[in-house]
Amino acid sequence: MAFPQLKLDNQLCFRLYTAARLVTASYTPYFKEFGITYPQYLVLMLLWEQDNRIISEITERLNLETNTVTPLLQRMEKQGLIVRQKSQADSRQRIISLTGEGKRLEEKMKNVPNCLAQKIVDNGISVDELQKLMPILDKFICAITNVNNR
Amino acid sequence: MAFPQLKLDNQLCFRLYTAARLVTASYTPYFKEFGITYPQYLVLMLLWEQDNRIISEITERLNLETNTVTPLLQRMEKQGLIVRQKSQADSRQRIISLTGEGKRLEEKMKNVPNCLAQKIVDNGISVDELQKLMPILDKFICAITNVNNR
DNA sequence: TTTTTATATATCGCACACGATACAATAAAA
DNA sequence: TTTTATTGTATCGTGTGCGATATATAAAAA
Repeated sequence: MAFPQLKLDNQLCFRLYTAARLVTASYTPYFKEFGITYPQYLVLMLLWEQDNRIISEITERLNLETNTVTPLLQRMEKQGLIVRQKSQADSRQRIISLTGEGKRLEEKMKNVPNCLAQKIVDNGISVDELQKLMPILDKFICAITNVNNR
Repeated sequence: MAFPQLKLDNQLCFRLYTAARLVTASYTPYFKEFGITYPQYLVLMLLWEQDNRIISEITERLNLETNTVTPLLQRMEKQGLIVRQKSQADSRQRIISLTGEGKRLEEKMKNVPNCLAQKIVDNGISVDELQKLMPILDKFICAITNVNNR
């Protein structure tokens, strides 16, 4: 092997790419019942935390651009999960609000994260190791964000 | 907050999703020079490791389905990075091989991973912490794979 | 040998991601 | 107050990911 740093197995990035795809896939069967996707679930979580947000709050919290979020919200509105109203104060802004249906999903989905976490632990990784992952990933995300912004 | 497990900040999955997107984004400026994308880079790495592979080897190593990989390879062929030839032995199979152009990229890109790693470390995460991430992610991927396959 | 089953890859449709650009409304400057 | 710059969101084009299905070839069974 000429350049070991070009070997797939040596790369952290490939692990992140794979882990992210697989964990999203493991959520999918739970979402299917409610007809939503993983990014839509992220938006719902934000709105359950606090309703009636403007789009820029959502893009910032999710680290996504408007060219991803706007169509995502349009689909969610069409599905009856949210409404997108122009702001009175500043008509450039859109206020995103949960519908009754969107609100009801919170109660229905409350067990999904713990249920999935339990399954993962049952398949050979300890809670301790999962806990360790979180702060390192936070630091990693922070460092990468700095790299990307200069 | 009714259900803390539904809070974005408490979720490992969201961190993985974000970390994967951001690290791919940090690769992009390097790729732009060569006109490739991150998944295309993954395929190239596999072929630099060993050339003339059948598609199923690629889908297995990348944990992707043929409905992702086939169009990816078709685009790469159109760009002149690889060729897709039918196998003599079993004409269902396609042999994927690097072109001269595809081969030359290895030498040109050999410094990219280390260069990026250095930048990340310079922005506030230690090599030690990066090292710790790899084996835990391996275990995580293994566990999630088991979850998804039953 | 004909039929059935399995394997390897391809196609289709839809939902993201994201670079690039457009547009409308507000804020700031002249 | 008119002009200019900024902000918030939307649109467009391309490349993934992935569920579902199709197709062609090979292997196994009848």
